[in-house]
Amino acid sequence: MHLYAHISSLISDFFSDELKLEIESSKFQFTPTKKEFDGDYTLVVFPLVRHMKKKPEECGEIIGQYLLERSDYVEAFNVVKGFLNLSLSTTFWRESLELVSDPEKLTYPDTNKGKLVLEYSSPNTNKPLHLGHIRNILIGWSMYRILQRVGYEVIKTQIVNDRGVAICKSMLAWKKFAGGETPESSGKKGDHLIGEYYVTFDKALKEEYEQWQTGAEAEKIFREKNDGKIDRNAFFKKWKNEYFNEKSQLGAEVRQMLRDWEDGDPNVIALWEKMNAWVYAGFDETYAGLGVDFDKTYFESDTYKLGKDIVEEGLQKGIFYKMEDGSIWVDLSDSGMDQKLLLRSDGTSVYITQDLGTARIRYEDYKMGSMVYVVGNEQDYHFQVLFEVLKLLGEPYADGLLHLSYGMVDLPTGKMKSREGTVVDADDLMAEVVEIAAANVEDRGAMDELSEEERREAIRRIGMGALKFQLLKVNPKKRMVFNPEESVDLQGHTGPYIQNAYVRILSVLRKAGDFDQDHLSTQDYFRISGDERELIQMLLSYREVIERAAGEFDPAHLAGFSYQLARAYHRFYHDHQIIRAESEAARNFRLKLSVAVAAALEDSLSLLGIAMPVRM
RNA sequence: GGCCCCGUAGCUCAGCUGGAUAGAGCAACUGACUUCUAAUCAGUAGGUCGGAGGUUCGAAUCCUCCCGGGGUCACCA
Repeated sequence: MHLYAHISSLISDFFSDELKLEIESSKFQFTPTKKEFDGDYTLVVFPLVRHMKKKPEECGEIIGQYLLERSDYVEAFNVVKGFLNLSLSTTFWRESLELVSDPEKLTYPDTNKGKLVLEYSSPNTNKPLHLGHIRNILIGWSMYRILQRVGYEVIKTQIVNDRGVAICKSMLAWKKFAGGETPESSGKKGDHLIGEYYVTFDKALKEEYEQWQTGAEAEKIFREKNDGKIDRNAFFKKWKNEYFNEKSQLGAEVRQMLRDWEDGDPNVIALWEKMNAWVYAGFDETYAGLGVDFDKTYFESDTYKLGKDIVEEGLQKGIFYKMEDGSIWVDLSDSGMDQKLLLRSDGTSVYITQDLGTARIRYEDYKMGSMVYVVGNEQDYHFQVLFEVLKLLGEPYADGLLHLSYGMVDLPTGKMKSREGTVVDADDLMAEVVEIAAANVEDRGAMDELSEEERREAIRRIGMGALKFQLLKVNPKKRMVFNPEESVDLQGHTGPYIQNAYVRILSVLRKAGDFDQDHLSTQDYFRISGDERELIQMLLSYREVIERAAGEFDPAHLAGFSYQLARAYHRFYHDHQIIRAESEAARNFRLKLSVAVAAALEDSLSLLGIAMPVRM
């Protein structure tokens, strides 16, 4: 920021002129002055005390005096303990307002940080998207906007897990129990329909298992394998996987279907294609509702085979090793990790195999320098392993890999559990927030001048703004509690609160009549208030906020910024007349300031993927 | 059990690259709409920053240990 640079360079001059010392400018710490003290910006002098060999208070006085004499911006100063509080001149505030009024200054010059592949959705095709996916997708979308802003060429991708046991379960259940039900025949969304049959399968399996437990074979296994520490129920709960793999009729059918699929059986492939197509149509609808899209979709059914080739290649190079049973492993104990299976003994691929394939295909497609995966923190270890293996393989992008790991979303009642039916469905949730927004709009009448369509769009933006802000205001790394009731709150620390500040500004500008933003004279305005200075300070800090959000991969910084800016504006708006200001110069100053605030609010929310309503 | 993450007001979260008396929102209570949109503003109340040591002029922030919660260590994804 230019003020910090300006003051820093003066302080550097002070040290070299007066004390013949070269001090790194990173030693100069500035912060906006706390409300309870006089001043606008504060220099922390403690780190400099050592070099000056004087008491903190004296150092502050000396530097303050030096700055007062040399800078047109510094108008007064005071020292409290080791803090030098600087009060800045009207010249500074006026010039700063000009600076932040320049829309160019909100965006970045053409810096080019190269290509970055961003994977921010990785759905399974056996069930619809839920609240957890929404957090994933919103974080990813926001990071796309932010990374793009700071100069990356971002390629937005998703990886669709369209193969494997899970989808076969849905397929088998549909074949057995659906009676030919389709999205068209039932009016159900495709992904929801498939999800229902996934549940159907689970129920059928459970019944089969319970039935089997009453038989003689079950009794024998229980007696032989139980170590006597747990009761019968607990034993069979633990044994469920073995049952599915070794004894279950349904399990056998699913595995047969999986083999048929791998062998390319036309009937199975046709069913698979049909059902996946339903799911994709459903996903597309959900994505559209969230306002996100992808440059490229990868399917694991396309990439898993290449993964096998890569494992073979690593084996040839001697990076991996083969066990007697034919399975292939990598030893990562040098990096503090374990042995890790890369290919099963029967030659089929595991989860990580296809990730290897996907990574390389992406490089062939885009030659990116870096790749970011937005995936939940339950997979932290998986990505450590994946990245280490890619490094061992010498992949050219291996040093540019990042797992943007986000925490799980809990409900006030605890974890979401599909078995207990507590999973919050993405489509339901979106519909609900928009509905609540609509109900609130009806009480207000602020949208009377809008057409039916404009009104619907504004309501959608308010509802989705509430939902998105609620999820993005929390640091991605942290596990969070999501209260569905609070997500539709429109007051307080929410998206609509920020939208409201913006809409108020639009309203003021409408009523102000025509004016030329670039030629508003503010020269005669001298009594710039604390509220106004605070707003300008915030606007000056905006770029740092964006850079921090990009550097830390944390959109919550932008959420915090936009909220604080909106709050400061609401206060300013309440305490100051704009259109009927005390003077022409004051009116001009405040109009200009309002325009700049509106631009920053809109821009910061847009980096979160939230759009502004025109009225509310 | 090994490794990783988390613990701040009744609830949800900021603050964590060390800096002044730890901040917001919700919930509770009080006040402000004939004046640019009250989805707003102002105020009251609410804290052993999980605990104990240590480093420092200064610790919610850094280090060690302990307690509590979660995740992960599959020929699952």
